[in-house]
Order: sequence, then C-alpha cells, then structure tokens
Amino acid sequence: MNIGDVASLSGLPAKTIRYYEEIGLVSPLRGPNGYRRFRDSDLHKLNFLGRARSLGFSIEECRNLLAMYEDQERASADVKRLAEQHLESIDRKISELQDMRSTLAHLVDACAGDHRPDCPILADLAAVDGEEDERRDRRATG
Amino acid sequence: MNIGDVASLSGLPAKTIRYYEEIGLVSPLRGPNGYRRFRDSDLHKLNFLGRARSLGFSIEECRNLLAMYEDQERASADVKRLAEQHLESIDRKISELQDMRSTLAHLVDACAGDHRPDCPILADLAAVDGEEDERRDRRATG
DNA sequence: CTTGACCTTCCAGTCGCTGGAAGCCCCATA
DNA sequence: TATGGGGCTTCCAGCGACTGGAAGGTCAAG
Repeated sequence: MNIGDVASLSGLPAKTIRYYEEIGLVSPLRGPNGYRRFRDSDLHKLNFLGRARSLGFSIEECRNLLAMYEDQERASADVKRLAEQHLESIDRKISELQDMRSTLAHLVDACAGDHRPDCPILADLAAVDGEEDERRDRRATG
Repeated sequence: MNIGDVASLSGLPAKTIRYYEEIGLVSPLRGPNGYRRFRDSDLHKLNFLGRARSLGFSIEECRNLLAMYEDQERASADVKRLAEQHLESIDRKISELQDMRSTLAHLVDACAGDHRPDCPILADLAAVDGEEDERRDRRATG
C-alpha cells in the first residue's frame, strides 16, 4: 500500500504519517521508486496510534503504549497505570475549563450586550489586584 | 518600574512580558540605560492580559479585548459576542474531554491491572476499523 | 505525449511561551 | 577601588504535533 491508501484507511493525513515515520513510530518499507510501502502491520499500528491520539494520549505516551502492545511480557498493571495517569490529567484539564466556563458564563450573563459601552466583562478583566474578593462577591451575588 | 517589578506585581514572568512587548501588546518606555520603564498604565494592561489569558482567551482575542477596552465608543454587544464565542469553544473542549474521559474510564475499569499481560485497554486501541459497534456494545454492557 | 494525480524531500510556520548564552548596568560591601 | 551578585539587555533555539507549500520525480489513462 502507498501512503495515500493507508491515509484513507486509517483516517490520518499523509503528512501526519510521514511525521510518524520521521519520529520513529512506524517504519514502512520503500519500493524501488522511493515510495513508502506499508504492510498490514503498519496500517495496524497507524490505526492504533490514531485511536490512542483520539483518546488524548501524547505522542510519547503512544510510543509507550505501542511498545507495551508489542511486548508480550508486560503486565496489564503497567498499561493501567499509564491510562490512569492520563485520566487524571484529563480530569485536571476538565476542571480548569469548568472554572473558566463558570466565571465567563457569569460575566456574559451580567453583560447587557446592547449598544451602550458599559460592559461588566471588560470591567472584570480590568479590575486591579486586590479586588478578587469583590469579584467573588459579585459572582456569588449575581 | 523595571520589568522585575511589573513581573512580580502582575504575576507574569519577565520573559512573557518581553514577548508581549515584541508582539505589540504593551509598549513600555525606555530609560537611558536601555531598561524598559513601565508606567502604571502598562501594569494595568498586563494585569488585564493576565486575567484574560487565565480565562482562556487567545492572544489575538486579548488584543481585541484590549482594543475594545480602550475604545470608549464600542458597544458592550461586541464584547459579549466575543465572550460568547469563547464560551462556546470552551464548551466544545469540555465535551471532547468528557468523551475521552468516559471511554478511558471504562477501559481502566475493565483492566485487571495485575501481573498478567491481557489488557482490555490495549485490546481496544488495537481493534481494527469496523469494530466500533462492538466497542460501543462493550462500553454499554460494561 | 500529455495531463493530472500521486509521491518524494525540505523548509517554514503555527501558538505562547521558555531556556540559555553572552554581555551590560547598578549597587553594596570590603 | 575592586569585586561580587543581582537584574537587565538581545538573540537564538526549542517545545508538541502537526500543517502548508515549493520544487520536483513517478505512474497510469487517454
């Protein structure tokens, strides 16, 4: 298979696949014309990578997962540990975003959104240090 | 004020402040020794930027917010629109992360995490295309 | 024989910083 | 007055994970 074939089969852009080769995640053969020649096992790896990436694992984590996948000896506990760490980092990100979300939602609510210039959103952003308490009070009250 | 002063007052690293100058977000004066000389208004801007960044606005959005803040003419509706768009993008990110989270949590649950090599996490990652239905079934059943 | 799709490499850019090197400047202390 | 230590300056490089584009080779169809 050429790169275009594995690209459409795996759903990954050809550029990404070349990049994955460059950083050593896949190692397709080469044909006499210099074209990459992908085996079924390469496609399999790319699918694995695509799915792991879609779950938010970093490239290095993917490399790790792939190595574990190919190591018949490793304990499932090793995989689980990695997955749990990733789960925690997802949870941290979610809660950061939820904090932003709630602050921002309050501000949006408080803003009239009309032709007048007065805007609580900008007022909040411009609040000087030491006004956090007032900020919190406004949120609680609002 | 020198850069170190505004750095500690604003909570932004000096490197970041230099970067903000480079991209035109702040324009401190210069002393005869070449040092940046920050006015109160510069510190004010940096606080504004720090707070907007902490709410997840991109640099370009911050530039926009700052311009709106300094434009006495603009309608609060303009600000509100930008904030609402940002809110939507936060919501999209949260829901992507929640999707990842739930898939991953199921997989982690299903994994014994002991010394044996069999691992549902890797099995899922390695599942070939066309097995999404089974994947969903397993999740629903699990 | 030409067209157009596909493939190759290489370089640059994205975003928002961050680290580090090399070299001034300023102030306090011996 | 020398010295030491901190703070300041500029410039360049790198992070992660691609993505875009240029310049050119290859292949199959008409």
